[in-house]
Amino acid sequence: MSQQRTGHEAGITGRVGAVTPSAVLGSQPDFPDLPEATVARLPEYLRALHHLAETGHDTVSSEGLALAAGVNSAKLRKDLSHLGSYGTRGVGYDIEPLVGQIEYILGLNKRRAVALVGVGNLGHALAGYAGFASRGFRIAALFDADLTRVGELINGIAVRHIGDIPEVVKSEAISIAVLATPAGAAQAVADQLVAAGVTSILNFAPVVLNLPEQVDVRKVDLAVELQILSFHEHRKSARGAEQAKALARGAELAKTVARNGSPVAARGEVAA
Amino acid sequence: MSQQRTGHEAGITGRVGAVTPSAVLGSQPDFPDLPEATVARLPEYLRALHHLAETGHDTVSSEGLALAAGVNSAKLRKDLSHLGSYGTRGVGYDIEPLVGQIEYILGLNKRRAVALVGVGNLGHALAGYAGFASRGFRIAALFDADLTRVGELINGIAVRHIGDIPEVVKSEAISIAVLATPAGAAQAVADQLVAAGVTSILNFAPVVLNLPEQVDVRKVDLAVELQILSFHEHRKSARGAEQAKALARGAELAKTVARNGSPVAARGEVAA
DNA sequence: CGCGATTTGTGCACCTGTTCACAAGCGCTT
DNA sequence: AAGCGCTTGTGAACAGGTGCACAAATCGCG
Ligand SMILES: NC(=O)c1ccc[n+]([C@@H]2O[C@H](COP(=O)([O-])OP(=O)(O)OC[C@H]3O[C@@H](n4cnc5c(N)ncnc54)[C@H](O)[C@@H]3O)[C@@H](O)[C@H]2O)c1
Ligand SMILES: NC(=O)c1ccc[n+]([C@@H]2O[C@H](COP(=O)([O-])OP(=O)(O)OC[C@H]3O[C@@H](n4cnc5c(N)ncnc54)[C@H](O)[C@@H]3O)[C@@H](O)[C@H]2O)c1
Repeated sequence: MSQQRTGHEAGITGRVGAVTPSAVLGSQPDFPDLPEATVARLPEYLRALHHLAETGHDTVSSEGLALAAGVNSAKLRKDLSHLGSYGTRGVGYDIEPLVGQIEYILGLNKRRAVALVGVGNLGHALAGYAGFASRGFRIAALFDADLTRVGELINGIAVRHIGDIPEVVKSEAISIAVLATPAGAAQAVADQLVAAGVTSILNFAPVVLNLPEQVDVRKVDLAVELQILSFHEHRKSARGAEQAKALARGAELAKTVARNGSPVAARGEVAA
Repeated sequence: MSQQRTGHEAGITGRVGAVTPSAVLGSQPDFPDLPEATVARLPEYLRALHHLAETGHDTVSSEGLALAAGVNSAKLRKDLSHLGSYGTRGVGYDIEPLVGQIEYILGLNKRRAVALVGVGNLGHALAGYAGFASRGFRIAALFDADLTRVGELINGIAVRHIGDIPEVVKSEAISIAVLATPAGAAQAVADQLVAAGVTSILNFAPVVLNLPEQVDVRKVDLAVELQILSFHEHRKSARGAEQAKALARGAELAKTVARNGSPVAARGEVAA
């Protein structure tokens, strides 16, 4: 249970990017072939590294970084080994160059412009989110279909009408968009975004978007997350109910922790 | 690219719950041993099924449901086969009983009570989110540390002080909490929640929570999602630069579409 | 009542990702 | 300069998940 589940990649197949140029340009490290699972963890490593740097460290062991990032150290070492060698045996990793390398790999050298479409309940919160800016992104445009909202200033940036998407996406060189419209509008809006040149979409609407192959879509669905938790709750309570019958002693605790030794579905019960 | 990435399970190991009782009691289906990857997809199937039911279908083929859920049909069939047999060869799946079974498995029989802690920018939006209620959950309590916020009514429910957590969690039998406090407060709040009896947490704060083994934690981090997209953007542009040199023609488009077999397909519609 | 069309359920081969465990490498100390 | 303790980097075994391809089952129709 406790290896933290950060939502990612149920099982995306294949490595990312088949055709590596393999030409080393300038002093920039090459663009390696990263396993998708590794890519999904790099942002977490990056966050942990920034935190460590801020708290005065300039070196960290795989064990320490793994702890901070919520993974085990073997996995972390293997992940980092894909980026090239930034560690020193007997010592650990130099934080600064490692941060630089991860940021480079993630394409965060340059602050990326992001468009946010649908400035409602959720969109409003996202538009005001500071972590956006502090982690490599710049909200370059806000869009909504509701004319009464157009013109409104949020965090210093004006809401524009979705009709302006093509123009603004081009002028601001936006390639990533965040979609926070109602589900019913999401597909149409996504189509407009893609037509305007957007190639990556973070979708908060609970629908599966149907888009061209080359467009990257990630989906965040709060209800899905809760339902997964609910499943485990259901399981836990089933397990708990049985154990209550079988034993009142704590001797079994070890087994419970040991994982997997779980039986019987007690139907009715739900909460602990 | 186009198999939609719903955020989940980088690589959680092990099946969920090993020893299945195999005793079938009453008419209720058994509690099967589900692969974690399957669990993570069930909510998406459920959403798609509800949508289908609402649009008048009462049967759907694996192909149709797979399309609506953004997976391929073989995977879908295998997933559903874990739940028992709810399909008829030559016909498809009966939507109604299948919905019932998935809801049962996910523990959504009974509407689960959820607590939300941190009623700020994001928390406010979440508290007002309708999809919460419509997908099996009930916001049973809102908490904040800020006394000026305590007492405020959001969506008909009053914000309470975090000091009330133990009392309310017990009285409302809350086992799931959503954490939307600043990162700095998250660990402390999580500890309080767990002490009060919460056993599942959905964490929006960008920190790794350190909690007892038996507590389930899922994390949603907007910046992480964007950074993953950024990686792919970086990739695409690197590749694009290379391809631009190699070809300027669109002959490649065919290849792009050919991938995955699914030729663009009808937009909104799902089954024939 | 049997036949063909259709679609499920699954065995199997493949592949990605995880974990173990240890040799290689580094720096410090003596 | 050699020894020692520590930590990385990685080969190899393992686990889990995916997708193909097909046999089994069901339906509708003639
Ligand atoms: N609020 C949440 O906490 C939350 C959580 C998870 C998911 N979601 C999802 O995010 C989406 C937005 O939720 P919300 O609560 O902010 O809804 P909302 O109704 O408050 O906001 C939707 C906004 O989108 C705008 N809009 C509608 N059609 C549009 C179009 N065609 N083009 C551009 N903008 C358009 C509306 O004017 C409105 O401002 C929904 O799909 C919802 O399911 C919301
Ligand atoms: N706003 C977003 O779109 C967004 C997106 C992703 C992640 N997040 C994360 O979600 C969290 C909340 O973001 P926000 O923008 O709503 O911040 P916010 O500052 O607007 O809200 C935080 C709320 O938590 C309350 N709080 C502070 N300490 C508390 C404590 N000890 N116990 C209970 N409540 C406490 C504050 O009073 C405030 O109401 C942050 O960790 C942020 O990084 C926010």
